[in-house]
Amino acid sequence: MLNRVILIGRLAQDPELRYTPNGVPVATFTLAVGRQYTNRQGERVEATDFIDIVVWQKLAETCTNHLGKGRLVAVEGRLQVRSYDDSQGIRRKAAEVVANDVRFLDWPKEARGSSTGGSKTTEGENFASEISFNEDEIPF
Amino acid sequence: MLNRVILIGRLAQDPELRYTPNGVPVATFTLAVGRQYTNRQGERVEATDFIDIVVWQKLAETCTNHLGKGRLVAVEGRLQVRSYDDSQGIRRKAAEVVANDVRFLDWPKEARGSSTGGSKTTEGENFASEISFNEDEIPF
Amino acid sequence: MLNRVILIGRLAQDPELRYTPNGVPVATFTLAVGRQYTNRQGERVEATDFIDIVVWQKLAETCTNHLGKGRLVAVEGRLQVRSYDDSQGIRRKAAEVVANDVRFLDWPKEARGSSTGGSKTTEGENFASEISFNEDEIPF
Amino acid sequence: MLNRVILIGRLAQDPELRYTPNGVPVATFTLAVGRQYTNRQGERVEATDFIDIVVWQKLAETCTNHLGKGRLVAVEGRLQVRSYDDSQGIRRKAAEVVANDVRFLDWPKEARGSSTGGSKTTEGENFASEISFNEDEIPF
DNA sequence: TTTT
DNA sequence: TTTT
Repeated sequence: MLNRVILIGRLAQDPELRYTPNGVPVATFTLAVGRQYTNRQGERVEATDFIDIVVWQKLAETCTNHLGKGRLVAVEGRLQVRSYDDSQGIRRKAAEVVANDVRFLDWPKEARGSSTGGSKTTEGENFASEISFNEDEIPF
Repeated sequence: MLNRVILIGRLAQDPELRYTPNGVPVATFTLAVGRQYTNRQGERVEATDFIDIVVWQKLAETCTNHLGKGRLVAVEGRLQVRSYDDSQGIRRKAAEVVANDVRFLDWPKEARGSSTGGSKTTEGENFASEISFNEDEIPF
Repeated sequence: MLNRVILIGRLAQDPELRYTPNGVPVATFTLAVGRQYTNRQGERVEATDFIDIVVWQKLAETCTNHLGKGRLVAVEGRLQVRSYDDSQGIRRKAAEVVANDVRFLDWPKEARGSSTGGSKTTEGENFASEISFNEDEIPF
Repeated sequence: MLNRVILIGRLAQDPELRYTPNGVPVATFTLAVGRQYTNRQGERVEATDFIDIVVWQKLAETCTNHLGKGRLVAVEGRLQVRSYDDSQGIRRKAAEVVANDVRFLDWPKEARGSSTGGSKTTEGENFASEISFNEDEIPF
């Protein structure tokens, strides 16, 4: 009856934009969310959770146009767990955050004084490659 | 740098309690979280997300002792995505919410006027059966 | 850039519905949110925070029609701090949660087996009595 | 029974550190949280909410030592509404977020290429000046 | 009283 | 001013 996720992290790669058969834009990217904890031996450990994000409609296009790998964002959305069959026909479970809001928390690499930056070329496929999106996931 | 999940839903089955090799208690259960939306045809649709929850230490024991299938709770925690190999050796991704807080929002079935209720017998195994828990997941 | 509040508590009184000069419905009520802590002497203490809630438009009417004193709800919204002059001309600061979502977590008193219940008569005025609402507070 | 606030914004002034009679450190600062909305005339409007933050113990010292006016942070905590008598003996209501976590989201001004920066001199008093803090507010 |  |  309530399903709310708030994440702050950096894009692990550029957003990937596609369209449903009905022409609805969907963007996907993975967010790297850092975490620190103290382990059994009392040592300070850094870990990173990689969390898949799905963004729909106008926000999908805004994210694709203005965000890239490494950018810091706050994502607000809903956790969704899904079952699907992968390309080998194996049943898999996937979990993503369906975002209804993405806030940009830093400036693009260019503006931060980087040299090359923002190539917008995605190497490899992100988590969305084997999934057929359901428009009923749209969070509004 | 921030990873926060808040869920309200009902337990899909009784919590299952186990212990790590070091004797740390871990409870697991699946939460059924309802959701309504309007589909493309303008119809009101009810859907349910089933989200796996992991609870550690004293709270694990409290949940196991006081909660059962059908109970309404609010869960606060962190979203965690993990890779593991299942019993057929297939690499799988799992996602759970590691709870640091669980609030009981209704009264046990008995107190609500049910007849049998609260047998505490779990039929089958829940999502935790193939997973070896890492104590570093403990959220504090 | 992000302002998110999630509360679970019970209505301290029935919602009060009014309308802006433009005819936009606004409902207000106070939420009693329990909290436990251990004080300096190691004793377990119960405290309650009373938090003012503002609800706009259709949700305002839904809340007024279906909620009453004592009902358990989850409120999601935005924290808003406002300055205003009270009836004695003293400048005061007020804080409310402007809700964009209210979930009903229990059943009305009648359905719970109460005898009298749900009179819907509000004794006294709630916090909204001295405030002129600004439609720009509407959270969408 | 649940009281959770998550804010992202910039410090409106340097944190102010004080100590309770028992020597417990408390830091206070005001957070400027931006917000955009579209008004009745269809114009895009920028508004800022100024929200008071209270931080206790070790985190109070960390914030005071490492944060200053203008810094971007994520604050997680609990909304607290309090009554107190101001210096003229007028009963006032105050609302703050008692933070249990503060994440630093940008780098100090110096590291961002500013010239003077970080003077750490607070002009005027912040909201805490008339309040006597209650150690029972400590969020754990 | 206010931040970018 | 307050809810269970």
